[in-house]
Amino acid sequence: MPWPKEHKDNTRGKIIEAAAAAFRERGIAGVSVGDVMREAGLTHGGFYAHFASKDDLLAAAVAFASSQVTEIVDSKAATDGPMPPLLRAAFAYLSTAHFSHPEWGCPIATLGADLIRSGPKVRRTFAAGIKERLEQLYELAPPGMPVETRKREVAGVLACMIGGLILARGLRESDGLEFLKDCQGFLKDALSSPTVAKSKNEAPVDSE
Amino acid sequence: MPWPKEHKDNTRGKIIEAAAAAFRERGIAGVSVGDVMREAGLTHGGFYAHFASKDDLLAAAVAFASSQVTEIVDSKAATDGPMPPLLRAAFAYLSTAHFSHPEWGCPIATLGADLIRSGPKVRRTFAAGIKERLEQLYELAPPGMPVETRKREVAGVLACMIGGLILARGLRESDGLEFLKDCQGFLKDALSSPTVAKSKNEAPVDSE
DNA sequence: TGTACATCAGTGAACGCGCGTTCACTGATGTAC
DNA sequence: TGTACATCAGTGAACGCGCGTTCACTGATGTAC
Repeated sequence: MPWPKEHKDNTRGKIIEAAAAAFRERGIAGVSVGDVMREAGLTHGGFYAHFASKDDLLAAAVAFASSQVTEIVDSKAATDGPMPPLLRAAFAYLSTAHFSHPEWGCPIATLGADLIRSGPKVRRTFAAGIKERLEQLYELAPPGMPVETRKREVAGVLACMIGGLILARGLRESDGLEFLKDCQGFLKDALSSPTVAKSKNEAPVDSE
Repeated sequence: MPWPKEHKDNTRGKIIEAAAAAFRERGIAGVSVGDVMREAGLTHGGFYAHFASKDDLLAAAVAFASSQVTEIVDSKAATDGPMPPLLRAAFAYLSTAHFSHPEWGCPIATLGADLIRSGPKVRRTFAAGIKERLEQLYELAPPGMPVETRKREVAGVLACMIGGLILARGLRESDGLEFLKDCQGFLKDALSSPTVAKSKNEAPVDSE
């Protein structure tokens, strides 16, 4: 084998890293295969030696970005502080750093809606990324809670994180930062609420 | 004037309506000017007699979609029921009907991330749409609450609505519907929580 | 140690194709006489 | 009432352009002798 065996894997990794940042910053349609290869320090012709299609790269980039966010959230939740871990994770997610750096951040917030409209492979990767995040938050939630309540709390907190970040970015600078703070405050109130006797009756999905 | 004066306005309206549905269903990049005109019953050449550019149409379509959602949310919140109006609005938003019909639904959830990356005119329209929704929910929130708490609650509820819908759609059919129900349950618990003495200390935006 | 060689990662030109946009035109309409 | 006309909403062919993808090639590398 004329080339060191890790060499191609390293190149593939560099392409995925460049793509993950570019897609999150400029969107799927805003990034061409040529852009990604240039940002990875390569020429666009070599792309198809590594990936079958742009969609194939997208799936790999989303998986990479998801695991990147998992690591960051875990490290933030692990730090000491007065807040419970789940709240610490949510506060780190709804931070100014995350607000101003979509290219390092959560792919659900930057690409979510477009991923839903993508092909089966990308959709599966995206759904796996969501489940990965839900499971992560579930582990961070207070263990004493009944399973159903805990699941509901995790769902609501993640929804608030994703929606909060998108809305804050949509509101731009000062309004956006204020909105982030409001979402943090809402979650703090919601999670520290002493209603341990949460409503037992199932909430109906429809509300005609 | 050789044509009835409302005629051109009507045509413009039909184009905006077709665009608003198409963009929400298939995304900005997934819809061409020709597609929109065909779906409006016209040929693509006439487009530039009505709009300066595709971006110009996008701004109009987003404004239209926003006001459409405002109407639906208002009508759902106005119906009678045991739940408070804000919660009724959120439950209607997190419904199976909305889940399965992005083309009639909220443009923040379907186009949000792409609108943030769009030009200044589209961005302004998008920010205005978010503020419109926030003000609407503010009016539906319990009036007795302190202003700051009410603002925070509205921010958190809207974030949970947007994020909840995106995540549910990302999870696909059965998992998605279960997730919607969990978000509804979370909001019900959060809003009915008797912690009227909400935390007064400002929540910090960063959490190093 | 040095040289010839086979391998294959990466290059760069080229290909169709669909897009946003332009423009000369057509033909339906209300108005003037 | 009927006809000629000016207006302009809508048509459809055409334009560049950038995109995803292909492919013949180049040249850096580890191996064999």
